Amino acid sequence: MTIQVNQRANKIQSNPAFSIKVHSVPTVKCVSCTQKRYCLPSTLKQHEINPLESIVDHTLTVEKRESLFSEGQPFDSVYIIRTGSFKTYTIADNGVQNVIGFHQAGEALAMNGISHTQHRSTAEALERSSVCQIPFTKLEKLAIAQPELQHNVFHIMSREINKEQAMLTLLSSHNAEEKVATFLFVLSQTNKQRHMSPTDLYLTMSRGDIANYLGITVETVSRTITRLQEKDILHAENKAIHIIDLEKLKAISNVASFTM
Amino acid sequence: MTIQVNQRANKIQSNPAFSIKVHSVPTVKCVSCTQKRYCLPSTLKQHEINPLESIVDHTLTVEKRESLFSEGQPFDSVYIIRTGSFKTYTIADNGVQNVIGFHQAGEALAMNGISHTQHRSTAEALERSSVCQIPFTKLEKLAIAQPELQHNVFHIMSREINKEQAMLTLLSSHNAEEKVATFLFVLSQTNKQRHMSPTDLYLTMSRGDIANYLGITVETVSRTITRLQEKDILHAENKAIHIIDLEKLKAISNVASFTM
DNA sequence: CGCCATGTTGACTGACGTCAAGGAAAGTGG
DNA sequence: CCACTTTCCTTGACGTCAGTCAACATGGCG
Repeated sequence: MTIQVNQRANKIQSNPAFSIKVHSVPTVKCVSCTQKRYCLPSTLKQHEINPLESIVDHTLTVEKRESLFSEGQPFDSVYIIRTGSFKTYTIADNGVQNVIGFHQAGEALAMNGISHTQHRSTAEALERSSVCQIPFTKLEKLAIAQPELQHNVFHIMSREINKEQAMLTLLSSHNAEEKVATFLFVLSQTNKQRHMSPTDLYLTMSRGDIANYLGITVETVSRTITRLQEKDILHAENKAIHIIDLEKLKAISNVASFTM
Repeated sequence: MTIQVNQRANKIQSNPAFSIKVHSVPTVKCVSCTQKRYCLPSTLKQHEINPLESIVDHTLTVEKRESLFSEGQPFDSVYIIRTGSFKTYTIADNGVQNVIGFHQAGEALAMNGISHTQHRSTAEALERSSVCQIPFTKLEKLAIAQPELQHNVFHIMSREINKEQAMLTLLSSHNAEEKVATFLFVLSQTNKQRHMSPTDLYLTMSRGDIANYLGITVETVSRTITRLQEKDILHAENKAIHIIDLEKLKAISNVASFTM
């Protein structure tokens, strides 16, 4: 069993599923990138990937707590996460942060800026992360020349719309336990898709961020996780979550729309 | 003052802002369509619009309570609302309906189906409505030939992502009064953009739909509207809402992200 | 005209928020 | 590497906003 751990997993000795990994950031070509099939090149042929690579900057890394881009900054590029994870948020008039989403390797960032000249949210790294930067006007030009690439961009944007619609449903019609269970179950499925353990999760975000995202308070998140532990559904040790009974978790979350 | 009323406004005599309108559905060409500037042709030149028109079916009308498309049906087209309004929803495993959004004239439908072979939601007309149907593969082909059209499709999809992200914020961090106030304020802004009265709204959707959408109960919606009346912020007569104090409404809703 | 879906209001309840305290982890500087 | 500070997390006690249940009013539709 090969487990890729790209999350911030240093200092976790208690759980053998998490290995220590030093972040080196070589210039990874699309062809050899592990995210290839979730990313823009997904259905492209080799000769189509080359021109794409030439417009992509593969060298960007973002330190933990650093922002890749901020709300209000001029929009010119979209990004794909190669390793690591991000949260995106907006700041309300009263200064309160609103977490819009968490984003794992392979996911696109800044797609919401296309319809504006400015970024509509801030993307902050939850751990040391590496991203590919794609100047959007260049991408548009290339997408004209490559129908398949155009299709993939549409595809990725549509996927984002679906993801958010599923989230709308979760927020509007579920109680705290269902929200937390769904959050963890989706994370588990995301890991599974990426050939990582679906039962051993490492939460790169704080309880506060989770609470904000799910529209509940930190205290409720904490209490809910404790309750899920008492029901022997999972075991939580700080940011490391071990899911004992995935089926029960799924049953509580009652997700249909999240099976993307 | 010219007020265009494309909502279901029959039988409302009590409020002079709503005039009776018979729905005739001629084949409206894009060039003369009132939604042109919100729609795919927005930035296109005349000679670019013609080929677009040739792939669009302008003749579709949908009766109240009828579905334009349903969750699970094969996806092949996207739609733009020409007149009328829709709600989109999904059905959960337990059979419960989850309202994802309300859609007015000029807005696109089915963008979430692009990343799947099937529609991901059901679109039900809230009143007699007319739509333009655009076969998606044809649109993709045309978008390759017309860079400006491609750009507009990206733009429309991005706008949808923004709309949903604003909704996520509303659902996760606001109480019932803020939710209802925001809902009404956004509707007011939407009307204003379309050169309709920002103070006289006609709600084409039921209280139940609003409640479902906002993640609260019908009773709470009802009570909240009553409270807003007591505060002299608006006057409600069934589905007709007259906003007395738009500034106060805006203050309660505290929306920043909804100013699209 | 009568029926059924929709909307309003009231009384009561409970899930989650708020406030508060204490402990654990992580960041900081010597 | 160790003290110190700060941030994060957990737990408890209590309050409250919105949900639930119920009754009744209203209006659209056959």
